[in-house]
Amino acid sequence: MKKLTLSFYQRTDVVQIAKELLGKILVTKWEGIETSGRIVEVEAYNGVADKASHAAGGRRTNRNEVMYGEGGVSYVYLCYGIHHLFNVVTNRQETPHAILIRALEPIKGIDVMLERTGKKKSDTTLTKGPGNVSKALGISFKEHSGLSLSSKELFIAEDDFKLSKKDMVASPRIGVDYAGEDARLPYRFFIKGNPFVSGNTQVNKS
DNA sequence: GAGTAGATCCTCT
DNA sequence: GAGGATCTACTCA
Repeated sequence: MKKLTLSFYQRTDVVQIAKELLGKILVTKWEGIETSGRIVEVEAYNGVADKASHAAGGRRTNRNEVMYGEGGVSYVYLCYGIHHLFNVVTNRQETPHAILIRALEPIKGIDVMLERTGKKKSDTTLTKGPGNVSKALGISFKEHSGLSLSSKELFIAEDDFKLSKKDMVASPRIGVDYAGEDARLPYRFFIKGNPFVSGNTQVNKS
């Protein structure tokens, strides 16, 4: 298993990076407790040009400041007062691209995730949806926003897993209806048939 | 099984 | 003072 380097995130094509993140492994290791999962669903947020992004039209606030920094940093923020959403910042300084991690397939530390989420047994809801991903991995917007993905506590790695093109599906993003026509952009990518993918857009029919 | 309302709190206007 | 890149439970069919 090999940790991705910062140059991976600092490329200019956020959509391309989003696609490549599918099948990679997201790892957190807070206080020596490791939890990890394979990324099965992501969404790209294309900076100032993207109305669905927090940086739409060049908006810049304390909250989204980290998006304007170097790629390879986490951007975590609180939504609806309850859910912590975990993003990866990409591109170089002053270009606020980000990729939202929407779903994982748990690999390590499943019992820890169960404890964090208050669940009794492992099922597909454990890491399905961005709110649950952060919860299961113990990510909170106050402590972990702006943390570098080259740190020992939080990083993304790759193993031998290869995703074939036909198992990758693009679709419009979820929950961004307010963004007008940008809401229809096919910036969401997920692994076909994976039970941890959120939403009802599964294409598996009997 | 599908649709809808409620939870809950930080950030920006 | 309003609203948000969501999730869950509960109602109704």
